[in-house]
Amino acid sequence: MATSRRPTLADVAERVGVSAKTVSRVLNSDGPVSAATREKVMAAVTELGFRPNLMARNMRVGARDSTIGLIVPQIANPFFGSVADGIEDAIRDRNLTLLLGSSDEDPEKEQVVVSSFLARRVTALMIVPSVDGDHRYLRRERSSGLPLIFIDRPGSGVTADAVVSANTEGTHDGVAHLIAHGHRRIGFIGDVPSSLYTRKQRQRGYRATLQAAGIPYDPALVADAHSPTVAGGAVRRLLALPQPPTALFTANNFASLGALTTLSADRRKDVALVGFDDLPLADLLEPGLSVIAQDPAMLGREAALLALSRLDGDRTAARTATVPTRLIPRGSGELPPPPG
Amino acid sequence: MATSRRPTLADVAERVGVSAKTVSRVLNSDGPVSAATREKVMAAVTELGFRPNLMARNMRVGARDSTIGLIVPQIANPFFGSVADGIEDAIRDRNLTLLLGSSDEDPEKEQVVVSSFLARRVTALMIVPSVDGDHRYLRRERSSGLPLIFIDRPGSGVTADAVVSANTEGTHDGVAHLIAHGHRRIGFIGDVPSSLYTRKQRQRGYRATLQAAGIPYDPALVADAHSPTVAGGAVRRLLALPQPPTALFTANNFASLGALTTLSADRRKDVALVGFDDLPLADLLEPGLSVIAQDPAMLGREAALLALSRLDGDRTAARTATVPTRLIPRGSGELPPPPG
DNA sequence: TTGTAGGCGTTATCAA
DNA sequence: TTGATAACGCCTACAA
Repeated sequence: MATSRRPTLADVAERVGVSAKTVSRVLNSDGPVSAATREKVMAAVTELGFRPNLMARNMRVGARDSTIGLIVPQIANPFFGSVADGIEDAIRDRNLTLLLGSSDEDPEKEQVVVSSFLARRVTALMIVPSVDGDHRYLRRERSSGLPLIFIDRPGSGVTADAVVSANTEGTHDGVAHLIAHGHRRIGFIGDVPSSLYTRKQRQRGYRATLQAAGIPYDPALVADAHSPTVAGGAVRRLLALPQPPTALFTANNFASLGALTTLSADRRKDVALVGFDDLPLADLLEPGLSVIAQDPAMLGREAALLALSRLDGDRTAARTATVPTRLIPRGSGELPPPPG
Repeated sequence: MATSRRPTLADVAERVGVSAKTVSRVLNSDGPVSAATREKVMAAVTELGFRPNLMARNMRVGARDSTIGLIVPQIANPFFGSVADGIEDAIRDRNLTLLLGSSDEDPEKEQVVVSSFLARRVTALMIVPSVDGDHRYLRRERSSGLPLIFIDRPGSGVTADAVVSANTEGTHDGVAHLIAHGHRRIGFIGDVPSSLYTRKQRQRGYRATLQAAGIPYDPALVADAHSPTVAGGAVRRLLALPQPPTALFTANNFASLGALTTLSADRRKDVALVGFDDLPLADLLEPGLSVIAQDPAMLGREAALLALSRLDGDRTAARTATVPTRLIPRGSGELPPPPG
């Protein structure tokens, strides 16, 4: 397997008997080239299997690599996968490529990946920030003009664009839905740590909705969970209260999963449940899981559009785009409270 | 927001009063540098916020970009997301970055993405091939030494490494499991087109297992489906046969979903079901869905290891690595056939 | 319609 | 221990 050097523009030029610049012109449909020359060049390109070197091109042309760097906590998570899909879809036409890294929710890992992306001179940087991260180190990049966009949660310590779900409004919709079905004691199981942006936004929606309905806010009905197991425990604890909730709002996927598992194991088919974020198979359960569905692909698309507009010269102040959520009733959120 | 030019090696050098090469030496711990010089250089680097330009470095040094290109049908699919996670995890230590593109199962889109990756001079290329794709166009790359690894399904028209799941063995395990629980009429719902690699491998396992158990192969029990809806229809058709199956083996996720939905809608809790590939929430159903679970992260990891060994000079013949599957009984696969 | 000179930011080579 | 020069592959600017 002879590892022959890849042909360059000069190789093609030599073969045809023209200058490198002429070959370049043909390939980029740049200046004028005679039909005959063009044809000969194209033939040589095919024959040699020449492919222009994008690294060299980018270096000369833009000083930026034609990539968008995206950092997510975990690629395997379909939510972030959809975000990536949305981005890729929106940047493809612009001949931009997606560079993907994962942080594992660890701010240090995140910074390492960011560094490697910056070293590559990505055209724009998109980050789903890790919990408790500090993004002050990105200030310099921001001020040097790099489009920086936070997704799902805003970054901290640096002013930048952001695209987030309608957390507060979505939670409002879910909780109001439960209230409309007669519930007045509604448990809330949220993210850990409770300082997390999405947690705060959603809990805010929960609280405001109760208040608007004239229902007192009871801290005893609020629990934390960062895993299905812990959420399951929280569900049991809430349901064992002297005045237990008749409905639950699980503010994230893991909490929903935990609640489902526990309610199913304990044969509690009387507790109403609405979850934030949709789950596959959620409609096959009995009852189906009512959810506030997010639109992760749209998050990605909006982020990409924001980035592209920045690249196109939009120098207006940093802004936050909000992507709407959608209530999907499937049964669990429409259960009535027990007659008692 | 003044868009100041990024500092270069020369800028740092000028500030310190040394040559660019000296700065380069410090940063790469290359040749000898006096402690005093090193210190001054590092200070200037920090002060200016200098970050070496990887594009320029790669161009000078290797003529290859330090990236691994991965092309999958759809990033949002958690299966492929896990593959990507496995790869990223394995290449991170080697200072390689993941370049991710999606093909949408369209061979032409796939080729476009591949081209753009080749233009970037990726260090290695990994592809989950689209249906009916033809990879002859990659022969030249292969012979020029580019590590090329197909994942989940082998490529066609080019000899290359591959990493696949134990499709035949896994299906054997699932079908044998149903037989062990007393079933003799077992339906099979497979991928479309039926020429698909995974489809063929799995159907092979199905057929061989029946044969080994002395059960005649009945083509009437075999159906195709590429979506949950179609799969659902197939389920109804099979169950309406004069001699309907008492158990089903759904050879992929979509088929499993469709079967679940339809069985649930038709209140058919008497039909045993084993699916190939795990589903989230599968254990919350009643009964839980028994599956042959794949290990996508391991697929990615193996692919990465294969690529790295090629990069390290492994010039042995192309090989195919097989990643084992695992039977997870959860109830649906253990239902007995009706007494009749 | 085509070619030449120079440079993007880095490192290899050789000399000082 | 350090520096000057050339080169990686391509494109911009200008000239022919």
